[in-house]
Amino acid sequence: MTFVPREFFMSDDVVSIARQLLGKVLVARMGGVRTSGIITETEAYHQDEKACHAYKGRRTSRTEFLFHPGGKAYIYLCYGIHHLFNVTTGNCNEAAAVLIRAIQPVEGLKQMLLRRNHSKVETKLTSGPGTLTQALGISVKYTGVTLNNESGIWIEESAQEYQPAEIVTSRRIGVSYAREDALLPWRFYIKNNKWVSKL
DNA sequence: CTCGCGATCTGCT
DNA sequence: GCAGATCGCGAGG
Repeated sequence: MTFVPREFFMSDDVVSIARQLLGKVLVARMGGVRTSGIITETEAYHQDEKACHAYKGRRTSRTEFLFHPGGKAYIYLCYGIHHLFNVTTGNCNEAAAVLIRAIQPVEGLKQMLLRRNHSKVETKLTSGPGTLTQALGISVKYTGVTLNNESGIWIEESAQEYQPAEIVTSRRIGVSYAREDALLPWRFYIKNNKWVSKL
């Protein structure tokens, strides 16, 4: 197990980072219990496009961490219910982040089932930005933390690297309010992997 | 202060 | 397939 180094998230190319995160492992250790999963689906967000909460550099208390250097958690509440987890990227005061939209469970299956109130492991368990955070015990109270051993949330190197041919690119989900920017091909997922929010 | 709405998910039909 | 849940954000007055 190797931590993804902080420098990985310092790149200004958030789209490339979103692609490269596929196959890496998101880990959450809460109260000594470890849960983790392979990242199977991501989306990139950047302040220069309308889907981003910090569009045009809009800086508020909620979006503050989007402007921070890469490698921190940006977590916000969606529809009053769902806690959506992003990793911040970049290093030059531009707001950008990668939304983790789905994972394939690896460790702590029992704990995930408990948190999700499910009885069997199926794709619904962690395929979706709101469901995976629930399974991992991630909530808005962790927003702003650095991804490392101390915070209890971090990302480890890939079990497997994915070639471009094994990655599907598409428009981002649920951002029609972003008008023309909703067309950007900034969503990525692993081809032929069932742990994806939707095809 | 008010108000409209969202980077979603679930249960019911 | 569709409506309801549920609440904080952020724009506007």
